[in-house]
Amino acid sequence: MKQAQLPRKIPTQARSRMMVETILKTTAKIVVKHGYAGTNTNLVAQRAGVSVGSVYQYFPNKDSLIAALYERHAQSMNRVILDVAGQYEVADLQAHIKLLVRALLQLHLQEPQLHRLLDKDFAFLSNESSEHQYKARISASIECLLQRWSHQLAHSSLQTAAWLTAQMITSMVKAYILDAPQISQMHIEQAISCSVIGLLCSTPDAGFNQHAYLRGSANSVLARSSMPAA
Amino acid sequence: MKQAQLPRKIPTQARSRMMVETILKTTAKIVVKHGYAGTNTNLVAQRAGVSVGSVYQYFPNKDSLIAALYERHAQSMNRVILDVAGQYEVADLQAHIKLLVRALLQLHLQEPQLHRLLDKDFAFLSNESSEHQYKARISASIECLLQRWSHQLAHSSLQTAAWLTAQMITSMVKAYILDAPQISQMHIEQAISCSVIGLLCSTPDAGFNQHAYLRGSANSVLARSSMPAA
Amino acid sequence: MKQAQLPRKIPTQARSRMMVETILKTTAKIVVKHGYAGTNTNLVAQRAGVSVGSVYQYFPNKDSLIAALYERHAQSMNRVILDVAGQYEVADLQAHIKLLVRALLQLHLQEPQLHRLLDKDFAFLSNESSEHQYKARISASIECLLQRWSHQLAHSSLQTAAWLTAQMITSMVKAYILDAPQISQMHIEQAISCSVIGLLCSTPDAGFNQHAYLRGSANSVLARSSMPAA
Amino acid sequence: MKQAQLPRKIPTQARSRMMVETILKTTAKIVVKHGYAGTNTNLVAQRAGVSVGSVYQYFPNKDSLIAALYERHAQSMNRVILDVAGQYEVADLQAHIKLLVRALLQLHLQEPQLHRLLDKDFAFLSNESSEHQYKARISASIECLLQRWSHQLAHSSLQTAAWLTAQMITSMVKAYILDAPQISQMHIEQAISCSVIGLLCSTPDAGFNQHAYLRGSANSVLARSSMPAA
DNA sequence: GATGAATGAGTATTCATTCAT
DNA sequence: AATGAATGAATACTCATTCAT
Repeated sequence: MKQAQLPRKIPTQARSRMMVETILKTTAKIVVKHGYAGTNTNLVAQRAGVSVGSVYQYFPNKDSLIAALYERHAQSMNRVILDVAGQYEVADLQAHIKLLVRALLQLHLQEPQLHRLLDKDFAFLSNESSEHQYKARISASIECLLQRWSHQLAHSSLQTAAWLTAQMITSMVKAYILDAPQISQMHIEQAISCSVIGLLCSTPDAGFNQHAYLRGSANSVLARSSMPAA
Repeated sequence: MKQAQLPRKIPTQARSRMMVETILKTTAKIVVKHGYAGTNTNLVAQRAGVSVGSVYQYFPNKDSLIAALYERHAQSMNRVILDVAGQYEVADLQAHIKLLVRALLQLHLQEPQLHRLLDKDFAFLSNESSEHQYKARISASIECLLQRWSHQLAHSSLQTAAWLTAQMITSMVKAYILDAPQISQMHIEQAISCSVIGLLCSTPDAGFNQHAYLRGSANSVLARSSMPAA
Repeated sequence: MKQAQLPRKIPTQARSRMMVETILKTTAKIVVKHGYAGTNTNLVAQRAGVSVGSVYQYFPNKDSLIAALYERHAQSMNRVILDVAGQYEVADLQAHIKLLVRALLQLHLQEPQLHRLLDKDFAFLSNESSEHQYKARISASIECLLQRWSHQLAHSSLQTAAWLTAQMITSMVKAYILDAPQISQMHIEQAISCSVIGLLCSTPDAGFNQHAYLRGSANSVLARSSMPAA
Repeated sequence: MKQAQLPRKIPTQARSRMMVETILKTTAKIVVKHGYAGTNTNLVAQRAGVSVGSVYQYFPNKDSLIAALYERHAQSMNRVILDVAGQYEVADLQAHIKLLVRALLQLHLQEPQLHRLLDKDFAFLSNESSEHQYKARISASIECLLQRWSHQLAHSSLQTAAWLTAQMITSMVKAYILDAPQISQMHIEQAISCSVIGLLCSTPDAGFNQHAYLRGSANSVLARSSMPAA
């Protein structure tokens, strides 16, 4: 599998930028419609109304086209995360996590088809290193957010906590848009948030032995439960 | 992308069964080493020491080879889940979830390379329907397990709870073996388990405002925390 | 293109003969349905309910299967021709030619699909020599027939006359069953017969200038003409 | 058998036209030498001194190469027929038919090898519809020619007469170049012409009853004739 | 920079044929 | 004789990439 190199050059001219934009938009459309295997550079060029040569002017190879799409996706995610991390008017960790989950869900629910593809097929072509990089950046952003609430965290390592949180949220959001199960958005938000809180705030032994926090409340909770069925 | 049909014939003769076994083993090796795109049927045949024709005798096309690998993976997972679900000597939900997480982790940590591939590339080729089927079966198995502890669940819909649990555990296990972060196996087990418990036992509002178990206990918990850093 | 050898052995056992019969029948069906390119020995064997090995017991290669069909066709044609040639109660050449045309038309109109194939595709695979042989045999048979009326023939060479007659009749019969134009059988019979008579009885120069039989009668003939339109 | 589509694009540039020309010339050579089955696209490309890709740039598949050859053949035939039909200095029908036969013979005798192939193998791959189209066009052209002499024709349907004439001439010309019997060109011309005249100018009953040259015997024959119709 | 015609390595798949049982 | 699993040569076709214009 060819290494998906970065774009050949960063276009500075307005026209070039537009061209790159058009090419990527077209690529996205085609990938969404025909899948990775059904996408080819000649088709992209033709549909984008440019010549193959022009595509190769900006993208060194086919995979770099897809990688660019992925890159953008990762950047959007990061932007969203940092946005949320930057909101200082948040009451507590729970609220913050919930905000984060909501924001990422919303991001994915825009152009769900494309995101579905990005979350699915691209795992396939992104080379280890760049994928790790993206993940690392996302982890780092989440670390920012968590830092503020570090006193509430049961984890001694902020980095680990961030990695776990990142995986959990992104995985569950992906799973949600891929499977599109009959769960309401509110419900899935709740579920993911609870999990993350469970992850961040429970201690190994605490949760598994004495369970005051579950025991006591569980009954009443269930009694009050009015969560809509899936 | 061609529909990955089921194997052409189910070999009943000992020799045939062995052949299929060899072909799949070889495919796995090659896929692990060269990735999906780098795998071709002629290579598989050659490396397996059989003729291409023989490969096509049992597998109608390239993708069906990979699909067969995936199928087996899904079956192993199911077997493990049902195994755990069947263990009746389990103290409580927490313990059961932990058992499950541990078992699935262990499964993935055998032949980690192959599982890495299976969890990564195969999303890419498995056609929607069969992928959904696999997921559905896994959800169903987990539903079995949860049923026993349904009185502890904060969710009104067992099915939803099962889907969420399935996604969470499998996603996190995958993330763990793919990223192989410096988290100990014990730690990741703990983390996933806590998340699932958080997911299953927290109620929407409960967990986010008044919960004593977070506030009150968190400090002491952290104080006692001796979790090794990632 | 592989030389279509003759059948490997002429089966003498009843069972074997039946097998050969079944194989050929099946081949015919498949060739009619899927064409030459869509016919393969494994399919023939499977459909005939025998093993490929058995097919190869009697037919050295794929083409020999088709050749056998062709051979049979040629033999039928010959038989028909000789039959007609043997009828001694025929008034004159015209009547004899008409009998011949009618008989060959009838032969082709039985199993028209198969004959269509035989007349079409098999030209393609029959190697020069065997095709020539078939044609030569047919010419020879027709020569027999013509010999009796040699005094009426305008041709100095009986052999040439026979070849021309053979070509003309077989070509036109083929054309008729292939194109299946809206010409009645009676009409086509008439037309072919007239052509052959024209061929056999006109003399080079005669026919183009002075021939009374054309000149004189043509007008009146046309006047009376009430032949149904095609 | 794959549908032999039309050429992918009609080359307008001089260079492209030459390329197509070269490819077709090469194809013809190879088909003549190795037959249809022995012709493959890679070989064609190699021998033509272009890349396979280039072949596929202009011809969507192997069969379309052959179909293009066939198309050209049909066009040549049509051109020749229309040419002859357009000659107004012709004395009579006989002369006109003779001219036509001669012209078509001459056409086939140029590059006899190629025409041999075209007349033989291509029946095999030309899909019904396109073959019918070609034949129909040829019939139509011949209809043009016959129209002028329609007063001499014994057939009430010009269309039928044209079809019969077309079949007869083309079949016999084919037969002649395929079998290459020891018949002089002059002789075959004569023979075909006479046949066609016989076909066109004899009337069903006329030729078989009252014709002076037949006269004597015909009546008694027909009187006794009670052959069952097919 | 842009173009797109030309390239040709690469690959899935078929099927006639064999031969051990 | 019959079987049919195994063989593997053969081939149509694609598509990423280049480069002369």
